[in-house]
Amino acid sequence: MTGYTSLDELPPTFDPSATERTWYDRWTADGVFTAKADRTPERPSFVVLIPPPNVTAVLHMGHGLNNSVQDVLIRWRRMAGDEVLWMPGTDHAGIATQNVVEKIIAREGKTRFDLGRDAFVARTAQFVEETGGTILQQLKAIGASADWSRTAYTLSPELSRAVREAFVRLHEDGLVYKGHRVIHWCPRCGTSLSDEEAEFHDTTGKLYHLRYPLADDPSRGITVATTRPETMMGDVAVAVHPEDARYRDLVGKELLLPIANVRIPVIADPYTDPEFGSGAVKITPAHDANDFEVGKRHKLAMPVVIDAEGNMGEVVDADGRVPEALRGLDRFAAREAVVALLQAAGVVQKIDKHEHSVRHCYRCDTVVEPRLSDQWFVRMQPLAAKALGALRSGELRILPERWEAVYVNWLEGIRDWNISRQLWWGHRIPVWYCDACGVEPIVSRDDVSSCPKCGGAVRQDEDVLDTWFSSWLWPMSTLGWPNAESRDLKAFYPSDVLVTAPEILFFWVARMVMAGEWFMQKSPFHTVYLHGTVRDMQHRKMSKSLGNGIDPLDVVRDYGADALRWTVIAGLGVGVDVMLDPDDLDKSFAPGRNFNTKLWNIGRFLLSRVGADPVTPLSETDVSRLTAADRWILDRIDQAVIDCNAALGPARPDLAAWSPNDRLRGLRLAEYAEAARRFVWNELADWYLESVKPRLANPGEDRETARTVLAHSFDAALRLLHPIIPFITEELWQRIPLPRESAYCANAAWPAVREQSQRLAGGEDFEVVRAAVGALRQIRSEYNVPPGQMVEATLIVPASRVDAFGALAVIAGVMSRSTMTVSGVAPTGAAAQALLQDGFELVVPLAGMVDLDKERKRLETEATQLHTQLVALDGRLANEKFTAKAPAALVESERGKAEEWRSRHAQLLERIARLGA
RNA sequence: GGGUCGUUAGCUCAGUUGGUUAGAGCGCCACGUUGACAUCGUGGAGGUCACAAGUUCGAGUCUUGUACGACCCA
Repeated sequence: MTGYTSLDELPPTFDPSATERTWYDRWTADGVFTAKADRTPERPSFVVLIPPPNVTAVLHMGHGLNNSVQDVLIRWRRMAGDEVLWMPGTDHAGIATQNVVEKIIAREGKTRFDLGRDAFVARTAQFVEETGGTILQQLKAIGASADWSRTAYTLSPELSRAVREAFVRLHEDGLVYKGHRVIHWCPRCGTSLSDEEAEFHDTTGKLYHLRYPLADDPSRGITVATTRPETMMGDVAVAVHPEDARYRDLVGKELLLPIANVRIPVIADPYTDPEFGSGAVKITPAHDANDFEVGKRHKLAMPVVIDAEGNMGEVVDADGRVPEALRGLDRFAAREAVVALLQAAGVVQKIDKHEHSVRHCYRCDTVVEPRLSDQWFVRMQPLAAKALGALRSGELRILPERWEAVYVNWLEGIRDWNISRQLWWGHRIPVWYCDACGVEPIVSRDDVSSCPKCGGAVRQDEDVLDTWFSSWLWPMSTLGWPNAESRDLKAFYPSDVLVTAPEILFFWVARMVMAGEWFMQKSPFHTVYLHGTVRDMQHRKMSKSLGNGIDPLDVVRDYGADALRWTVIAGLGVGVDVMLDPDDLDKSFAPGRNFNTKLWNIGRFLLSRVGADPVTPLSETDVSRLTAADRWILDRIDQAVIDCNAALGPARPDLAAWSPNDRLRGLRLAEYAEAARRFVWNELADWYLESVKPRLANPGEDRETARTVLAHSFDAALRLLHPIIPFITEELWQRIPLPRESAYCANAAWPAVREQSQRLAGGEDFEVVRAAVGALRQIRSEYNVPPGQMVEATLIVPASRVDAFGALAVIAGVMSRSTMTVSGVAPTGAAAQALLQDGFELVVPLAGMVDLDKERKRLETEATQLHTQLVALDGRLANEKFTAKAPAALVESERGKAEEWRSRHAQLLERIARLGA
């Protein structure tokens, strides 16, 4: 495993396809992802529940992002020592799956009615069996470390039992009831929808102004404004505002409804807005939710004139209202036809362009038809109160915070949830009816075969439940609820972080909180992390219809899963959208690809220099042998771990609720990625690795020390990076010749910061090296010294430290292609010079090359800038209001800063003077 | 129509309870390939923090208004 001794044995570039599959299979075979329910109580669990994708879904970039985030958190906590469970699974997607199968059988020239319910459901189940769950296999390709042994499915017997339990219990609690009202109906899907499933789209329509004449005096009339003239045949009244003087004398009189030729009353109702249109509104109770409320208040008839397919007809209580010629006509065609008839009758006064929002089916985008029907509802107010309580008590937080306001706003204005769907694919409503004795509907956990009252035949409710009625139980049902004795439920409920997109905050997230609070008296998670949306370069959401999507599997094939993951995670501000170019994958995934190549090269070089021989662990190394560079990189490891931890955590609230202090902290994945990247690239590779090259060339104690520190540093870097880029880190980590406490990087311990007592002084001397090298490179660049040319330089150090800096100056020389000597006093004569920190200076004679004027100008510019700042700072310090009101510590540090600047400024002036001499 | 939020470098974004030289990545410019890495290295340019007024010793940060934009709801 560690037999790599020369560069030749590690290929020059990382080949993801050669290794990803191997590591994934080994991790699964060894049960690295499997959660153990028998964890000890002192070992915390960390649970993430996958937002179950549709069972028919295929992976897109939204999934790629969502699951990369989850996997980063899961892998981080696994390494941090929690008992980790990432629960995977799918939902049965009632409408979507039924649509797919209906399309398939349509190709055979059949409808679901030709097959019949049982055969259709069997056919759909078979379809799911054969093709479903593809997406879960695809998730493995991006490295998702979910516990596949627990894979769940909303329509499985176990989860179906949970659905029945929830329905029956809520019915017992008085929260499930059957209602008769206007709901959203999708004529294409043939089912009702919840408020959330009927999305608003801004639409340009027309506002038709129609004059309805008085029945007994056609010379008078009322003009009503409507966007949907075709519904007029279902009109039963015209409403005006009770306060509206214009119409007061007409209230109680009757109008003659054109075309239908029926008499309808003028009524007064405060629902009417006197400012809108003519101030009079036609009332169509069966085809508008607001009109339905008006109709109920005034006890009006409710004729239904549009059928389930969206065609005109005398459907219910509408005899004689719809002319023969219009019957069977689609509602949009009917609109044109009705307007033509009305125009012929001279009823149309004007037609205005009108911008308004129209509800569309979220599954098929068909315009929703409001329709009067019987449906099962969940009374939401008591549940919403619980969900609000969870947020307000701090049991639950939502990141980014701004979504908390949206959550509260929705819950405070909540309306009852229509859970009936007129579909065949889903959980059939557990309600039975006896037609013989007319007993109350029988709501039952178990199937009912005969009427408990009269013993006669019963029939089950034809409808199925909204898919979200099973999804909202996901945090419980996947763990074994309603079985209170379930080991998983005891060990892993509640979960920790829910990672999802804001689009399903209401559909799913808020409802899960309700269910958790209602059935388990506990929020199902303490954190909701809402990430952004994947968009293209024009900031458009990626979608199939726009053809601007990116297939994550293409990315995995071309650049590797790690490149995909790094790109989306490193670019992921909290709640910020991710922009990718579907037309230029090379460019889009360059950050991930470039970083992985760099990491591979760092590893290739570092491992080759460390060699295959076992390395003495740092803990067994005599610290007195550690050089300033060693001490420095060990300090940098600590800082990197601190930064990563601060960006990621805390993993959970300290107590039952979030403290105001912690509430907004953590889950800053881009910051975590950047902290880890900076460490391995800008510190370990750019500085430590460069500085250590000479030490590795000569066998001996110092070489061993350098090997130890190199191996230790790289080990820490790989562990920090592993949650983001699991494959390449595993591949490299396996080759580090250190003793191992775990079989994989995937389950190695997350790096710990050293105790204060273990920290070593001396690392800061290496900062002088960095500053000297930087200054020399700058001078080189400024004087256009050819990169290859050696230069002479003197590092001026405090007199007492001349000896201590001998070796460091050599290193600095190697890193800057210079011959760097150390001196306690500044040499005289023409030279480029730079003031470093704390009295250190760099002097570069550059024989014959130094342009004194240029050098003077450089120093003068620096002195002037410093002077300007110093004057401002002195002004502030001289301001009594500042010194009196600002915190003492601040004033103190400002004074210190002023002194520092003053002495630096004096030094600069001195150097300038020396140049002039 | 109601609500929430945003506007900081060419792009995408950080910026803690106000503390004074506003950061990162990518991109851009110059130079550099016998060097682990050109998917790279070194150096550099680039910001009136949307606009206006106010509070304060001090404002990217707080208040009010304006403009533009996004999202949620009706």
